[in-house]
Formats: sequence, structure tokens, C-alpha cells
Amino acid sequence: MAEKLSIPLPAYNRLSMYLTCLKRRPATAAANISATAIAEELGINDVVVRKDLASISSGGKPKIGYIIEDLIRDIEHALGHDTAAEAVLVGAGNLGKALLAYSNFEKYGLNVVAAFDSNPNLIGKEIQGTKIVDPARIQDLCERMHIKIGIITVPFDSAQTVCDALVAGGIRAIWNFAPIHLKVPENVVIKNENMAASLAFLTKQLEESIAKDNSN
Amino acid sequence: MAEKLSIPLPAYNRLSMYLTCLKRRPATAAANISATAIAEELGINDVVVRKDLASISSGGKPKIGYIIEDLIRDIEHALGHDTAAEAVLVGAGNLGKALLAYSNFEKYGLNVVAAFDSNPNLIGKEIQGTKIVDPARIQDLCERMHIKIGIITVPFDSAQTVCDALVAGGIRAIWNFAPIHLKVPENVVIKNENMAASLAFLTKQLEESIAKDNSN
DNA sequence: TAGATTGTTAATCGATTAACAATC
DNA sequence: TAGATTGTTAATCGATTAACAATC
Repeated sequence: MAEKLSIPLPAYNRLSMYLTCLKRRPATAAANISATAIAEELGINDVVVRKDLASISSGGKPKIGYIIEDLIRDIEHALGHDTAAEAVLVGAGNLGKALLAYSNFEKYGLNVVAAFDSNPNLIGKEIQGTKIVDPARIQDLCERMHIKIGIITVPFDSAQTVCDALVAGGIRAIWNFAPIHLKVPENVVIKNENMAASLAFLTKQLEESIAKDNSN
Repeated sequence: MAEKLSIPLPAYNRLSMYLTCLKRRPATAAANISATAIAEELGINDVVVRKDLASISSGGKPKIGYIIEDLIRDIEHALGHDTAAEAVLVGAGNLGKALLAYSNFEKYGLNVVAAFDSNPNLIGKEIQGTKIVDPARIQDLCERMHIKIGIITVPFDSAQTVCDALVAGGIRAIWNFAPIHLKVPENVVIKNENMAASLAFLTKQLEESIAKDNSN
């Protein structure tokens, strides 16, 4: 059932951090960098960095470290930024629009070929260069274009219906922003974006941080 | 430094899942539920559910399970939905607007008292009932209102500046949606929302899922 | 009573950290 | 050569799973 993954989610998070770190380095800086330096900048353990980099790059050199340019390319490859997977988005409300605009996905290897929304005022229009289509056409369009990735940004009460239509259209991966547990067949993978949990976690950390002040 | 937390993030994710699950149960259904039933509905291990519930609720009863109404209240309490923490948001672009609209935070115990945006056309206006204020006033306003939580939804190149202003204003927790590693003092907690990593992870899972098809 | 269900204690698993050997 | 840095192997830690005792 839940098969083990070659690289776990936390590692993707870290790889993504290394990438932003490396890309925002001044052009005047050295052409190479050590894993230790990256770790220090991000405030994490250096062995973790070395292991992550070992798993996805062609390796560094003792005393020199990694060539930044090569490393950027290797990380981008590991994150799939060079693949251009096609996807559809359902729900062109505030969140959907934000996602369509958010650094414009293409940089991250995702090509949103269509967005569905039931609002008749939107259908036929374009948002951020993406055409808005009637949700009745979800299954047909996904099938014909062989789309494998669906992004769900509709309210929770229509999320399962949308999900079913996507799956019927052959979608195999769903990025779900609706606060609901979606039921899908075993061969469909889901990544839930749970804002409520993130927020709760942050609030709790804050409480503990303030409690620590007072105990000192 | 990195102090251990009473409840880890995955547990918050699960608690949040239990909550949506319980809340969307038909009113006609039984008033009680077993941990096993919840686990089955969500497709996760039942011992995990029992442990999570044991840690935050007053406990279930053998053969009966948990009283749904009480359980909902206990989970909401654990997630801090009954606390009403005050926060400010910086960056009222698409993402900021989406967050202000997203199930209207208040349900999750967060009260966004002000939103900052440098766009002069927005300053003084209201979005989703939240007043838009000049970012020059970040420090002053946070200080005066004793705000402890800041949400950053600005582009990456102004994120660190905004972050510094928030910290100067006494902010102790930051929910960061900008794709950049923010530098903060030790006593400020950060929760990064890394869309690029989530997306990369989903894409990779999809690849593995399709590879599995072909190997069978 | 019998059986469903909880909750705890022990065993396994995986990920992180520490120690160290290899190398430019 | 010496020292910085990589990368690997072993040790620790925490979280998940399995087994079982407690109880309504």
C-alpha cells in the first residue's frame, strides 16, 4: 500500500531551501560553496546537507566544496523544474488565482494548461494566461490531453465531486487545498495542503516560546 | 536551541483531519465513534488515532468509543480554534487576499487585525473586512497592539525587510509564504509554507506511481 | 459473560546525529 | 605536508507499528 519513497518530503523541503539560497547569492561571490556553509546559512545540521547533496548531485570535492552552478542545475533536476508536467486547476477563486500567479508555476516545472470554474462570468476568459473552462468538461479535457495532475482549489463541499471528475478523466496526482479528506483509488496520489494545521502548529510553537521566556 | 515540542506537526495534521471528518458527519449518524472507524475512513493506522486522541481528549470508553460532540470540542481546543490570537498580514496581493478569504481564519482561532500593502490604491480600503495599512506603520502598529503573529505574503525580494519590521514591532511568530529563508532572532518561531517543495514531492510521487504501473 | 474497544508497554523502523576515514 | 572538506559507517533518537492487558 503506502510504498516507501526514494526521497522523503522533508528532503524536498530542504533541497528547495538550498536552491533559493544558492540562487540568491550575489554574482560577485565565489563560484563554489561548502555544505557546511549552506548548513550554517540555513541554521541546520551540515551532515544533513551533505547527505542530501550526495543523493542528488555528482558530488563535491574535499577542500573546495560544490560548484554552485552545477549544484543549482542538479537540485533543479531533482525537484523536476526541468520537466514541464502538465496540469489543470479547478476553482479560479482567490486561492486559485493566487496559485496561477504565484511565481507562475512554470519555473517549478508545472504547466497549467486549463483552469475550471463554474462562474459563468469567468468561463471563456483568461487568468494569468490560463483559459477558464466549464467544469462540466473536466473529464473530457483531461482524457483528451492526457493530463495527469489536478489542483483542487474549490470550497470543501464541491471538492469530492471535482476530485471524482478528475479521476474519471485519468488524473493520477492531486494537489488538494480544500480542507477535506478526499477519497481516491489506490493508484492516485494526493498531497494535501493543510493551512489549518500549519497555523495551529505555529500558534502552539508561539505559546511555548513565550512560556519559555517567562520560565527564564 | 531547537527545543522539542509537546505535539509534532504531523500530529496537528492528523488532528485537523479528524476534525473535518467529524464535523462533516451527517447529523443523523450515531453520537459516538471509535478510533478504529476514524482510522478506517482516513486510511491510516488506528493506533495512531488512539494515541493522538488520548493526548488531547478526556478519553473514550471501551465498546463505545468517543462522544463525537465532546471530541470535536477537544480537538478544536488542541488546535487553538477557541483562542483568537491576533495577527497582521503583509502583502495583500492574490495570495494575501486568498488567505484573508480562505475560510475566514476566525474559524481557526486567528484574528487578522490589519493587512499591510505598499500599493497606494489599496491603502485605507478594506479587503474581506480587513483594513489595508501602509507598511511604514508595521513596527508601530504591532507594538501598540501587542501583536505576536505576522503573515508574510509579499514577493521574495521584500520578505526579509518586512520580516525585520515585524520583528522590530515585537512579532514572535511568522507564517512565511515567500520562497526565501528568513533570518530571525532565536526567540522568533517561523513556519515556512513551501509550495515548490510540495509540488516537487507530488510530481515525484506521480512518477513513481506510474513507474509502478509499468513494472506490473 | 463475551466481545468490542481503549490505552499502554515493547518492538520495529526510519531519520537524524555523531564519529571517523578518505581525499584533494 | 597539513588542513579543510567530503562522504560513509555506527550510534542515537523519535515516531510508528505490533502485541497485549484493562475495562465497559
